[in-house]
Amino acid sequence: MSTAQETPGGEMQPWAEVTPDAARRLLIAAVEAFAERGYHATTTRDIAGRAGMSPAALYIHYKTKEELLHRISRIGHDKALDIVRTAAAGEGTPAERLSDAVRSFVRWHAGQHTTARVVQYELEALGPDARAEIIGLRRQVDAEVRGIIQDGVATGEFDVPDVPGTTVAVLSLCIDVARWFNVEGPRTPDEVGALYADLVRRMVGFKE
Amino acid sequence: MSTAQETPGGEMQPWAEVTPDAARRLLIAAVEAFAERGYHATTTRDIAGRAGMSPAALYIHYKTKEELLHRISRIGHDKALDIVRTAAAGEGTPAERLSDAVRSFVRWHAGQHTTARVVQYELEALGPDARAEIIGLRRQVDAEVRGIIQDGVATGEFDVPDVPGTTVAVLSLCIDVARWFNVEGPRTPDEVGALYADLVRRMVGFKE
DNA sequence: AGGCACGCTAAGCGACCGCTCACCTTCGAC
DNA sequence: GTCGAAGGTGAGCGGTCGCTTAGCGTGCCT
Repeated sequence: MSTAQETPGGEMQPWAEVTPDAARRLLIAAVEAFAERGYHATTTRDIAGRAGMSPAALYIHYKTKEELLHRISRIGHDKALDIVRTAAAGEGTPAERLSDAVRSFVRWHAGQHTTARVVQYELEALGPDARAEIIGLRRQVDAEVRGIIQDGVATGEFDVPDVPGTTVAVLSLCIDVARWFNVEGPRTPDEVGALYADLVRRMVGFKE
Repeated sequence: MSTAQETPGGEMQPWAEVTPDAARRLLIAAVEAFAERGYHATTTRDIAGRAGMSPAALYIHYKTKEELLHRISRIGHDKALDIVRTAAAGEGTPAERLSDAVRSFVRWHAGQHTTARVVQYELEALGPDARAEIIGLRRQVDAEVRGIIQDGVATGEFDVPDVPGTTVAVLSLCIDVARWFNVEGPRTPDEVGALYADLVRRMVGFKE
């Protein structure tokens, strides 16, 4: 599902699907500005300035400031959904698939925490239609994770008294990484991913 | 530590310490508005209007809009710290104290989720000095929870390979309740508190 | 009764916001 | 060489923002 392109090294170019080049530069500038200051505190002049353009240039590629947020949110949620879908569709046991999902989901929220911050915490600034679309994507993410947990309960691997509640908690835990993760901090995204995969294994009552 | 007053029923009046009456009405209006729309999207006219006053009335009781946010954030963090301090200083085993702390912390974030949302997610709108003060309070909350977990590891009740990391995760989990909790939803604050206390017991490897 | 501190309002100031418009430059097609 | 489309700029419009100021009503002290 993801249209992001992979470099020879295997690393993702997050915004490669956005064209032309000027539109991508503006969008990247908007992500940085929204993540630092929040959507409402960011001015269109600031976005254009970061992209090295005049304020008016923004409106050649985007109809409004809100359209920028919508595009960012849409692409980010597509990516997040793609990550959990890939893990959920894997071939391992429920425990392995849940660990994979948490590890890669957390790694993305930590590594791309500027993007994730905008995607996860600026939802309310969207208009009703755009918000409804994004909420639909979130429900799909929720359904994927709940599916894995249910599978584990069915096989007896997991011990989960409250599947919907635990699903919400697991996702909440992963998403909130975007809020507190600090590049200057002591942990790499990989390390946080591993730690969280272990914590979630415990939450669902998985015994070796 | 908390200066909030208790009614005969035992319920807290969250803003009882704010006087005079007009200043409290303005502050409550600001909490609602900030929680709904965010700090930057809220206008001083909106706050005054919700409190049934003219726009200028706000500036009789508060120097700036930011001072309102600062007061809200300060009082809220004092309350949150008070909650975990009380639980941490209890007499039970580490497992009991951790469950108490999580249960009451989560209950507050769910029950007072409008306040908690402002307190936890609008920190970046504060100026450097105010932000530094609030971050200091957060570190104290973190230290209390880490202390309980360390106690449990010391007595052998808990199995926690990474104490600081687990502490961050536990607090992140609890705090994020303020973001997703919905009064119209199926769970009461008490139920979420009980669920989360159980999940955290699992995270620290506590066996009955 | 007089004076005055206090809480509040109506009006509005200067700044800055999202966004538009008239115009300019570049460049490939023919 | 000419021309049109595409992508960019400088200036600025209408509106709203945070905040201020001048003045009004009310109640307490003397």
